[in-house]
Amino acid sequence: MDHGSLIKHHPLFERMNEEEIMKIFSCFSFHKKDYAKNEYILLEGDSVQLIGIILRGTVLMEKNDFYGNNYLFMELREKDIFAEPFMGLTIQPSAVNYKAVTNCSVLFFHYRDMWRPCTNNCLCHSVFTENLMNLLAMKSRNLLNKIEILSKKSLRDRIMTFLNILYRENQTASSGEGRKLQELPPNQLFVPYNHTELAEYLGVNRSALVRELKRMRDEHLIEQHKNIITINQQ
Amino acid sequence: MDHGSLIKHHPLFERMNEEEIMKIFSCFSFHKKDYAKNEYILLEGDSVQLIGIILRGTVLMEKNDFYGNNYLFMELREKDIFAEPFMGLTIQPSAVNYKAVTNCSVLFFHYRDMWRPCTNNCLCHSVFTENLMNLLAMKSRNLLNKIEILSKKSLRDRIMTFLNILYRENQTASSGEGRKLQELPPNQLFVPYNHTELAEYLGVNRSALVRELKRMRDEHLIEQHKNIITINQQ
DNA sequence: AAATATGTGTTGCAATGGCAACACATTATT
DNA sequence: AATAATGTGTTGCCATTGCAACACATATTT
Repeated sequence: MDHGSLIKHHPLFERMNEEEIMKIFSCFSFHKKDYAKNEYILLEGDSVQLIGIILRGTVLMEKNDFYGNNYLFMELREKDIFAEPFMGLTIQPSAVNYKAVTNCSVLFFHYRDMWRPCTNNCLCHSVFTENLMNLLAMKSRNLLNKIEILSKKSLRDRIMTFLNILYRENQTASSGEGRKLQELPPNQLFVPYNHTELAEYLGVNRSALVRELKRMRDEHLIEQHKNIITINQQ
Repeated sequence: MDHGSLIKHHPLFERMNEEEIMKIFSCFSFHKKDYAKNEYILLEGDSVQLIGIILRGTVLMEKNDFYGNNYLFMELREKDIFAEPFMGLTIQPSAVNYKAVTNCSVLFFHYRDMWRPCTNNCLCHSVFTENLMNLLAMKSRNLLNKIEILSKKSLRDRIMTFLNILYRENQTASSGEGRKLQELPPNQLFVPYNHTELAEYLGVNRSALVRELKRMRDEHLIEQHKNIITINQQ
């Protein structure tokens, strides 16, 4: 709700105090925009000059082919940035759509402003750049995770890889600064998708996914309770 | 062969003259290392502090699962950078292996040095940073391409998407500064893989790929001559 | 509260594509 | 030149999984 504090705690402004954030805001022409549910923020082919930061809501990175099939590439939530793969020296057309699936508030800034000599002479500029680069690296890791999943040929392997990645993320998250989230035993994983969404993310047929999950339950590999999957080690 | 000129023309040193490149070299502790064919440069789990620039040879980004299956994520060639998804504030273990598939020369630098205040007071520092970020964006786009391919359920769709991406890349490449490469008519695509490699990249079985390519030839969708695939529009 | 939309679980059917196995061609290595 | 290694093209088999269709449950909107 409170965008001010969300910005303050956004990874993009990490290791910057309020004063420095203010400075950065005067260096860059940030502007906020709201989007209604199901509105498109950016369409495939659009030229990209702005980087977006999600203050509120959920944005999908997706793409349609000419048969009308829809492919979900990534789900972006509060604090995520987007459109950054298409920035660069030459203005790149976006290869994907960004679509608001809930009502959204987005903060934009001009990528070009990053490289303009800073008139404010603020030292924090390089901290900001470093933060952005760290976010880019994180986004790349997320894309790699998706590739790892999609590389698996069998549905079960995809599920197991997905769970494995969830596990890995929980480990590093809880080792870092005290990220809340309901703390669960390490073999219990909170799945932030419903079945329909998960099937889409894993790139498989929904009914086939449900069928396979049932098989895995029958073989006592996993247990399912609502959004929590427990892995039974043997 | 001549590493000096390769460095000079590397996208990482774009818009920098020789003098500036020299300055950068004294800011950063670059060092060169050679690898033999089939040697591993970085293993899954290794902590990453260096970014690598390939001066010569080909490096695979790949991963093994515990059944011994091998998954090819990306092929990196001369001028590509690697290991950059795992850099950041917290030192990240690599999620993949980087393997030299030919004899390779690699130039490394410490990611941390990027953010140390520049003692040389060189203005080109920010140009260097910008160049690196552009490369990161490009790598992200490549990962997105791979995801787009792997998202397709049918083998034919994967092939068509792959060809489509090749087409797209040829378009933007030839519109830019005069990149040589043998100029081909737009519906003729040079495929930089053999069938075995292509199958691996598309995440499909090799014999199934060959079978499908044959079907597509029989239906006059495409023609194949060595590494050139011609798309027959109808 | 009614009506509509969205998600879940299940099943039969069909076909795509993985796998294994082979002969043959081409390329590297000695 | 001989040998080994790697890549190509082909085929039969059949498990996996996509698809369609359905009943039912749960959320959301009016």
